[in-house]
Amino acid sequence: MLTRHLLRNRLTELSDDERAALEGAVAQTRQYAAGQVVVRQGTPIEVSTLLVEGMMTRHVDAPDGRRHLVAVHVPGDFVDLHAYALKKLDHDVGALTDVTVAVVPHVALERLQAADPGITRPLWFQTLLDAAMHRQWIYRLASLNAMQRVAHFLCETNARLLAIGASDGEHFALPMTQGDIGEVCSLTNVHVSRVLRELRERGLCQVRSSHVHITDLRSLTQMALFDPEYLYLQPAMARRAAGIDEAPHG
Amino acid sequence: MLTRHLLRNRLTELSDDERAALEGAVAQTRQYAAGQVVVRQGTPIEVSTLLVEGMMTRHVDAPDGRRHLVAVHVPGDFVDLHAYALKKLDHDVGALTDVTVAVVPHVALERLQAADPGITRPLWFQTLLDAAMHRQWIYRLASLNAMQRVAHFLCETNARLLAIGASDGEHFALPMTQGDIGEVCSLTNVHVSRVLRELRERGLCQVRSSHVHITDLRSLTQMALFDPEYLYLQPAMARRAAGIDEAPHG
DNA sequence: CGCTAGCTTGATCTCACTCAATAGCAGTGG
DNA sequence: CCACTGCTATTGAGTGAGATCAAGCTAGCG
Repeated sequence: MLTRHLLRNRLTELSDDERAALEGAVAQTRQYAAGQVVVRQGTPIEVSTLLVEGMMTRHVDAPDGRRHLVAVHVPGDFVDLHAYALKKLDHDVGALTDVTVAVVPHVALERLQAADPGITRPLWFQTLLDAAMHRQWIYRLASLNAMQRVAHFLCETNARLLAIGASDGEHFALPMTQGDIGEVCSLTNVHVSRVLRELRERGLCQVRSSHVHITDLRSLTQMALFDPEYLYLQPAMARRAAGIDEAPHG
Repeated sequence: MLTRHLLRNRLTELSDDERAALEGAVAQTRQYAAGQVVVRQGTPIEVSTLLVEGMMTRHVDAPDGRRHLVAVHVPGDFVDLHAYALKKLDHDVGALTDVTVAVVPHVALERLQAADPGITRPLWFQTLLDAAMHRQWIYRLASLNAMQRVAHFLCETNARLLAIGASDGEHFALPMTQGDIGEVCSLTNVHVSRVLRELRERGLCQVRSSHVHITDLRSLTQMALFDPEYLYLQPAMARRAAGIDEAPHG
């Protein structure tokens, strides 16, 4: 089911009916290769993209040729749902890995809304989650040092993957180069390398060739001043994401 | 009219009927003194706040006691409309100056939506504008140096005030201390002071005691790499905001 | 095998921070 | 009226986190 990861384990979830309805709004699935730009900034768009498999990015192209990531997306994210209301985007959307996406035409969303106005709320919620993550990225850049930033990003990614079952709370795949991580945290690849070594030496986590192993989630969370509140996860999931309740009972 | 500045001069606007309907959803107006915290992070909320007069902030309280602004709001902004869908906020909302706000209960918004589903779109749009500004704040912190950041913020504020008629394109009131500007741009008050001197000496703009005078908008815009696209302004307004068309004809 | 992309490590540099001192100005109270 | 307090702005000197530059290393791949 293409929408199986959408709004999973969040405070606002989709009912089975809503999920089915949304599924029916999918026009087609599509594949993109790693590195491809899927939506170019400023282009008028009439469809939105639900990420089914792989990872995608949203990034601003700076005039000096450098780019900067403003969001990283995991399966279940409605990557450019905001285009439904905005009609064009203020940034690019790209494939970080080879990806599978579901294409949802805006006219289909309109029909859906007309048929069931209640569907609007969870979709709106989804775009607001994005905004909440943006705010946390601002905080990360403004208030944390290099090691905290990287740690915070790893905690966030772990939490989001946890919610869709793509992390067990300690291990997850992260198909990003150190340069990519640098574009998220506004650091050079050189410095990311040093930071990752330090994190390894401190016994907090190991990041190697597209795979992350968090060895001490509790400490990593504290060091990064990470609080998953802004992800609006269900309480049990939020506790696991913060390393408070790693082995949930019941 | 309390909602007169809401979505003014944007690509998505409110119809007269919608504006009137929204006006009817206002339960009361309220005043807050400068410095007051209006909404505390995490508190369940059942109303949203439309800023009528003055300026407000949204900021994250860091554990070390420092705070960091993630948004500055001007009249016409629906400051915490996102609480309508999120139900609680991941940040604080505060009054930067003495402010007048209109309080809109969420139940009134629900009634409004039920009566006229079309109202949803512009409201959603408004929250997406916020997200677009967040993205630009990320870009600003990540890619610009101190002087560019301050200049970019001044350009943005000028553009937003222009849209509601609170700037003539060159002069506007900015009731922020240099420390406040520092919290926006992630700089110390000391460095903001130096940057403002430099901007003055370069003949780009003068910031003094709560008043900004932009003396060379075109150059300031270029220096800051500011592009108002992300504000989704109507074309004529966007040109003025970028200093391309300062004296509109016709 | 050689090529390229990614990672690592070292040396040096720089932008903005920190610390510190001074001045201006508003409000408050004697 | 002046003294005192607190907030804001300004300027200088020294410091440091992360950037930049440069060189070598590793691994996957045609």
